Amino acid sequence: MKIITYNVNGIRAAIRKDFISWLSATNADVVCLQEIKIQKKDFPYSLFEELGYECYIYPAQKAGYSGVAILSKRKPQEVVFGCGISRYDEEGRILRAVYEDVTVMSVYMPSGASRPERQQFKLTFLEDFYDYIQDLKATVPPLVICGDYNICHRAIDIHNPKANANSPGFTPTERAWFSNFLDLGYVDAFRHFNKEPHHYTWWSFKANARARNLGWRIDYQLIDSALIERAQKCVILSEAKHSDHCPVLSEID
DNA sequence: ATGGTCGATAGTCGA
Repeated sequence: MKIITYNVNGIRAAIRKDFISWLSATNADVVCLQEIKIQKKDFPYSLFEELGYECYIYPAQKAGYSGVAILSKRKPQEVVFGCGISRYDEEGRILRAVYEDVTVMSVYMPSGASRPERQQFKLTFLEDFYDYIQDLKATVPPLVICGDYNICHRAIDIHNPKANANSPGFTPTERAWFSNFLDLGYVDAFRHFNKEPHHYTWWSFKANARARNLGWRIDYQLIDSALIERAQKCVILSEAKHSDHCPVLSEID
């Protein structure tokens, strides 16, 4: 099973950049999207259904903001929208598809970069998400937690660790949270296969950052350690340029 | 150099 996670920064903008033909060529079975920035009534279901995908959409209440989706060629046993905590669910951040042998989650974690109140919101989200996954883990098939975590875990995951030592997304608190979260029993799939630096999934639009590869690795597939031996690969698809993020692809037998 | 660039929207806001 091929799984892709991709923060598309507006699904309509991505489609204008030939996202559909790119997606078709990937042959992905399950696609987790973040920042779809579209309401259900405007979602172009038929473009994806023609490729064989069922579309599960969980928009934010506020138009043009946030929102996650899962596209699936495999019929899930169940799809669960949100986590039950309204301050997160109204922002369209958490969605999961449950299959016989695996649960695939699409998560868009808050960014704290815009202002201090949002960083505090993010830190609270992280604590709540930890508890949520700890509880969920006991009740569903092993999870692949895909999404935009808005956190660089280690110095190797960011182009300039010293200058960003206290930047939202790379604070010691967030990095420690990430380590603790993995200790629940998850493996950073990309890092499992690739120990090399300079692999990022997001670049600022400013200062020609992408062309210079001045990026951050903030998009992940965290795979339950009980599943990791079934993982065949996990790669960053940095050639895909429909967004300020790029996709991450894993393949699980 | 105290900026810069996007997307969705119609407010500027959020990233």
